[in-house]
Amino acid sequence: MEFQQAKEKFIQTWGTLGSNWGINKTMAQIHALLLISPKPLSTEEVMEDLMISRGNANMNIRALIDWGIVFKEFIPGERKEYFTAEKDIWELSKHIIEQRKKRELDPMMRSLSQIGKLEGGKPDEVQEFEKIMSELNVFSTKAESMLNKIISANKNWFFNFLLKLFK
Amino acid sequence: MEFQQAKEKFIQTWGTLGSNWGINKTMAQIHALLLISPKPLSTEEVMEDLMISRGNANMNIRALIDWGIVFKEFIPGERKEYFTAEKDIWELSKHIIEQRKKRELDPMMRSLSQIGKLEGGKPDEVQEFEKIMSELNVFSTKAESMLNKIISANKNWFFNFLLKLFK
DNA sequence: TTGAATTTTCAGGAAACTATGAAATAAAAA
DNA sequence: TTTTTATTTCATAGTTTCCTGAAAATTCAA
Repeated sequence: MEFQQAKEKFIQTWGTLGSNWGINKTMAQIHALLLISPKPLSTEEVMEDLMISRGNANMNIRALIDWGIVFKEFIPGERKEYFTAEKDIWELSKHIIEQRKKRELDPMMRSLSQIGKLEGGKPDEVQEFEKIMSELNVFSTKAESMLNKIISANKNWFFNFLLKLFK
Repeated sequence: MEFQQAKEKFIQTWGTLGSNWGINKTMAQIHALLLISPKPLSTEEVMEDLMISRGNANMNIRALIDWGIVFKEFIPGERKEYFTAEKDIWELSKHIIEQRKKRELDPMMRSLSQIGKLEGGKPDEVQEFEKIMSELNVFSTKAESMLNKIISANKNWFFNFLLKLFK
């Protein structure tokens, strides 16, 4: 397969994956582009390669930096800013899990935990509601503990994960 | 807190969670409604409770059934169809992981695996590309095996998971 | 300072996604 | 059958999300 063709396919695929999981397509594509680039790229280069506007490129690069998976790189003698992606896939997945948990799961759990003792409502409805809420609580506690173990580890997370389980 | 208020909050929250993760809001809300309902609900009841149209309710209930997390229920003497949600949170998460993997991750991996030996392109670019692709491959293989172990288990998945690891 | 290069912002337009409701179809009862 | 009730479909409308491009702000060197 032609290199250029493979590159486009990868960027395209990564973009689709992202948008299926609530991450905007362009953001995922920029990330893919930086991921496979052996050298840092400037905003200009990203714009040109993906054929997107300056505003779009800038906003999404910024968002990727906020997520902690893309970094600014200063090139001596150059005035422009250059960007690289986190290349270590394990670090990458760790950051993504961490961020999504912090931004979405945690606020949701906090919001749900505000629901206290219920007043009114038909007895069977209240009972069912309380049962489901309590199950969700158990579930999320276990899932969270597992996620925390995974993300607090590094490349060898799998071993560390097991280690931590038994200590 | 008032029951009705808590119920609305839960449905609202579940909907937001869904849309953050690429699942349409109404679909998630219908699911939430069925989840906390002690008895099966008809399309009419869903429409009324969430204030949505017949078409919308029908399409999304159908989608939930396709996902395997909502079931038709026949009530003797009733002509209408009634629906219940999978109430076991562990089963639920298993189904969701399974389906998303099948529908999105698997096709993506299949698509990427079509990329074979590369022709053309600058040497350093080709090298970087191949390095990242190979890392992604290792990652996805490990992640997949873990997911498979989790979803093939049941309520006691955590225990089974460990068991399977060591045999 | 001044001014050129670069980055950021954001109003308005475009695109993608979702919902509506009425008509068509199907299924059960009369 | 025919009638009644329930379900599905789908063109259109509505909503949300995203992108553009130009103007404003910032940065840095002269």
